[in-house]
Amino acid sequence: MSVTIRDVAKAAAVSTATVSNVLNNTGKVGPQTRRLVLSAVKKLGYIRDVHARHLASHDRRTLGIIVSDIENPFFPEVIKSFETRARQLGYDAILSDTNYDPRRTREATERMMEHKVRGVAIMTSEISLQLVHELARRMIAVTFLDLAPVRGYTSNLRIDYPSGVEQIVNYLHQNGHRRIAFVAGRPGLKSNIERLEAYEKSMQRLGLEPGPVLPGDLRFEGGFAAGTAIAKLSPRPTAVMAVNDLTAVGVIKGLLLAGCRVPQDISVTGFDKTRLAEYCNPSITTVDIHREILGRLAADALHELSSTVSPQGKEYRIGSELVIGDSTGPAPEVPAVAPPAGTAHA
Amino acid sequence: MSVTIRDVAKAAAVSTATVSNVLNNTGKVGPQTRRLVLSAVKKLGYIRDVHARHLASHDRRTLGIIVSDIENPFFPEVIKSFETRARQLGYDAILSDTNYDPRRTREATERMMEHKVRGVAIMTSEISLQLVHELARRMIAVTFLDLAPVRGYTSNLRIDYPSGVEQIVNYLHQNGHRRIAFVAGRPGLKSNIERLEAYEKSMQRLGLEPGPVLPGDLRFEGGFAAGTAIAKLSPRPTAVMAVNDLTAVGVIKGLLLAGCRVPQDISVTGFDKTRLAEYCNPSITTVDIHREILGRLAADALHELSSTVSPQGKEYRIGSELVIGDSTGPAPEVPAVAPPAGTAHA
DNA sequence: ACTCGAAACTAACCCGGTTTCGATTAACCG
DNA sequence: CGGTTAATCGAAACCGGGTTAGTTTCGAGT
Repeated sequence: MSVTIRDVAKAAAVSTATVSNVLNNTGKVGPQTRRLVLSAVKKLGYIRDVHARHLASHDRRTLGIIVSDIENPFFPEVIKSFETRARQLGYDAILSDTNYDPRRTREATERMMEHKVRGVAIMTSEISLQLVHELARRMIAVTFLDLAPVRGYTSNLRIDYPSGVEQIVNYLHQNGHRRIAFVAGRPGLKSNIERLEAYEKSMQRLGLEPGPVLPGDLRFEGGFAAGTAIAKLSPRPTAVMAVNDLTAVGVIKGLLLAGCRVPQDISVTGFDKTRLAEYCNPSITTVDIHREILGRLAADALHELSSTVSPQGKEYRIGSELVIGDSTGPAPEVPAVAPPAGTAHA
Repeated sequence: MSVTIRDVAKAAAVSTATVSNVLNNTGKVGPQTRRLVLSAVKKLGYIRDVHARHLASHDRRTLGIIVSDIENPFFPEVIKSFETRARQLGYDAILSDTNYDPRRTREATERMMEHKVRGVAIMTSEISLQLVHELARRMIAVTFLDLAPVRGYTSNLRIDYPSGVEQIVNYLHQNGHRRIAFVAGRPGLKSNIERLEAYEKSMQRLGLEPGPVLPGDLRFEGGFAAGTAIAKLSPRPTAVMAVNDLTAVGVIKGLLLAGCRVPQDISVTGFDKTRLAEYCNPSITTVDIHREILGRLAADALHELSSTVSPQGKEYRIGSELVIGDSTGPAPEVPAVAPPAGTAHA
């Protein structure tokens, strides 16, 4: 039906091997033959068939990436840089979305295996150990996000949450905040737990008592509920640290509706530096975890893992950076409770 | 290297054809043989190779989708529903991102052809007619978004912008607004032009003079500049209609910074109903263009086009719906200019 | 008992490329 | 000028499945 390499070979009066060599720039073909072939290719509008190509040449030329939710504003940027880097390295990239569903995760993994990918970046937590083993058995390189210990065929990308959290806490502290509440995310998610623990540690390091910790759900709604609750707290915190940006937006809305001004009465911080943080009103003080680096590193890691004879998984660290927005400010003057004995900082 | 259909056949003591028949549920295999094969498959951990599969059986089992920017919050939802629907119909889906770059668009299209897709949904404007012809020549079904006239192998998905725009204008009108400004997007983009024209028509239909039209860029920055400018306008509009949500957010910020309260002094509307509109502060009155329907319809259209003997392209319409947020309200009382002679509406 | 035909299965070829290896040619060298 | 060598190119064997034409099995019909 469609035009094949044999058609091109016939048109150029050469063998298919020659055409293949021209197309792959193996340098085994003389210049005039090469021209002949190329013009035949153009005239016939020939385009290689990846499937036949893949089947014949056994080196795997595609990388996969599995994310939990493409609608989560965290991922598109990661996907983009992953894909860009993969292309630079000469790979084709395929994407799967699991929608936080373990069954879909299994399907996605199977898809990757069916496609005979060379490596896959798994950026979702809903993955069973069994699947990981299957991948390893098939010698498919894997990089996880904040998940698995490093082994032969698997590397790990670790986002430096503690550092980001500490930057926030320190920043708030420098601005005179002493009572800092925390709004958590999903209890099961490792990345969330880490943030919570980092928050507690950072507070203690500054000699502060970790303030109230409220439940959340990583979504707007949870933040809203938490914000509403915080507004009513008796010794009200002067700052709220939310587990992510979306939660922060919810918190702010809850606070505003309850009559608390942000940041005059109370400061709020987020995490992840989504566009939302930048564009919402007030813009949110948050932590940028370099997503373009994350995506690129994932591709690089897979490339390296799969190109080595006896691969040695590594642990990569992705840094983070405080981004100051309009949702934070100096702590309000201590109203009544504290006596004039100077605890106030400029 | 990896386990093939022949290994399975050997393990089950049958021929490869039998294994193939079992795997494809052709119903040509007896129950006990079937069980035998399946257990061999499980024991060996056999997984089909899509490439070999594709090469051997000539029916194309994958659909492609090309979008201009996966980071644009408009697309992820579309992609997701496209992919979900494609899977339901038994297709594999692959995605390409062009980043608004014509060269990348060409590459993406080539990738689709290399993958021998059965159909491709093109949701970007940077596509040349030549590429479209190449696709048609290869009998690849195509659906466009607001772009091409319908032909044999191409269908078109048309978003009903005029209706959405009119809903906004009418809503503002009902709330007493008479001077409604418009902040435009990129001059070249057809979808933007349509919105602008629809705005002008809707205004005229209500007997209103189309207010000032300010330039924008579909981004926050353009909106911000426009908002700042609008605040200084001498007969100030009482409402601003932005070409999309992001612009609306910028407009609001510009207005707020210039001392205009939203919505008390001036109402602002967006378009697209991104999450941003919902979560930002104030939430934005916007138009929801059913994205999940858009994605699903794209997959359905491709399926239909490519399953018919002599395909007949169609035009599909995607509806839109007004979503009222906190960024709009009744027009402020007419301050001075107008004499008490009743033009005020309740 | 014998024929017949459907069910179940097998052997072999095909898909569209890549790759190995041998053949041919041309250039080079003493 | 014969022979060696490097540069080109072609024939054919694959890759891992699907598919088809043909073979065997086995029960039913007469």
